[in-house]
Amino acid sequence: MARKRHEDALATREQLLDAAERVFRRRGVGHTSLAEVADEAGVTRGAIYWHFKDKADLFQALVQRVEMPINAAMEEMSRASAADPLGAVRSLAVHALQGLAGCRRTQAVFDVVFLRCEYTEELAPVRARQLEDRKDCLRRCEAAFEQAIAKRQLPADTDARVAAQGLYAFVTGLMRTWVETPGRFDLGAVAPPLVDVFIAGLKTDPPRRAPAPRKPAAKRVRRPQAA
Amino acid sequence: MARKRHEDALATREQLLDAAERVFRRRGVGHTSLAEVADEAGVTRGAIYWHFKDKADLFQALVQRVEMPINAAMEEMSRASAADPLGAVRSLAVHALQGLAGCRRTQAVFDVVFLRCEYTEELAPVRARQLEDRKDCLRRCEAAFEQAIAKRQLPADTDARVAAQGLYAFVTGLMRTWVETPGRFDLGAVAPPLVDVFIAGLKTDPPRRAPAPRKPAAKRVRRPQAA
DNA sequence: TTACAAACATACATGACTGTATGTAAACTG
DNA sequence: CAGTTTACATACAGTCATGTATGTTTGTAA
Repeated sequence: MARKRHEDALATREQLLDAAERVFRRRGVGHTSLAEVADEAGVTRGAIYWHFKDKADLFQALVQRVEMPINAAMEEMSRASAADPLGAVRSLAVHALQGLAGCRRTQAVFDVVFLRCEYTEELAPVRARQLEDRKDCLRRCEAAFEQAIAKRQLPADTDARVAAQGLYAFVTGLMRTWVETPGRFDLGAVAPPLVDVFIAGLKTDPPRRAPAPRKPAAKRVRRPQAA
Repeated sequence: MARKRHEDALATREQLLDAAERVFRRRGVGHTSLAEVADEAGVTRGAIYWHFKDKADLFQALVQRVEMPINAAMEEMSRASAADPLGAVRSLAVHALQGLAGCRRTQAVFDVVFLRCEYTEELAPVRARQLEDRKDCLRRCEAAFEQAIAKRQLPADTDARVAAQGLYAFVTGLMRTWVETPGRFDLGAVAPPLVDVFIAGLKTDPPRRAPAPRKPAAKRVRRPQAA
């Protein structure tokens, strides 16, 4: 094939990512040869090796295509959490779930990420990035919960960290179970009430911080509340 | 090597499963060759092909080794749910989480199941079994929640099915996030309070069954949403 | 004691898949 | 308009995994 213009090359790149999405989903990342991806995209392996270093690089690019909107939503939460922290967290969780339910590409990528790939050494960079994203999300949620405590939206001795870990696990668990069997329930519909279950539970019976260890005759120290 | 007695052969089988657990965890199921498993077990591939049909069969046997305790716990819940359904569900969830936190073998298998394998065609039987287990768990939990409604432990219009799906997603989400980073938090310790958050939320603000539609054609508008 | 079959080990044929090296035609540059 | 670079296609070498076929040794039953 002949040389193309720059924009055509970018289109080829997108086609490769689209093709990889489909093939990875069908056959799994590890079981997919780059030849299959090339076939699906209507090119040869040469094109893949031109645009990407190897399969891991291709996969990473694939994931990054859908990460942006979620990160934007997290920024939004951090901004909105000054006024109504609990509402901001709720909004983020619901938005993330409905974003998955409503976007085909996100569904495909999450399907691959959750079910069709092995996190071994060759995908270490992808995995490291995921864990970094998770850490960031947990940090933000924990901060929001701390603000919620300060604003008396949550009990004073709520363990914000554990609460954040719980919410994260809940949301990602819903994502995974839904991706496993998309037909079984309407994620977009159940997301708001289910997130509300967790929020309501936090209000009435949250995980409590371990009380300050009371040694005999040691004075009790109140931890300063973050503002 | 020579022939062994029956019990020696069973021991070899267990060694193979142990070895597979370790190698699968390090390298991923798809990236592992049976030669590697054989090496790890100190035998040759011949032994593997004697005891198992192929890699998928080996993997399936590996998973089945840890399924028993969980299934037993589910039976137990169904039994106990007559007297205190909500307590039985809570107990099952906590028990499952602490069972993971406390058992090395379970941790290894869940690690492989969640992170080191691709659910493609060759693992279809394993996957089908998992989905069957999940369905069974959901059925039992839903039934327990129904009983909880009958006993006024939950509001009358609680949607038991959605509640069960939520709890299942929550528990498996916790399992997965913990397996991803076992050092980050103490699963055994946070399990009870976090499960209680969900239960408490169900009591005060559960997902409600859709009220009987007064007008037949009240159509929901679905908005396509990016991420 | 023989005969069979269990429980593996060994050897082989086959078929990918990967990475790279090289070819090539068109687009771009000066 | 000639040279250069881009954007691929093609060809090649080497490795590696799989499944099976076959060999080997030894419990065990008759």
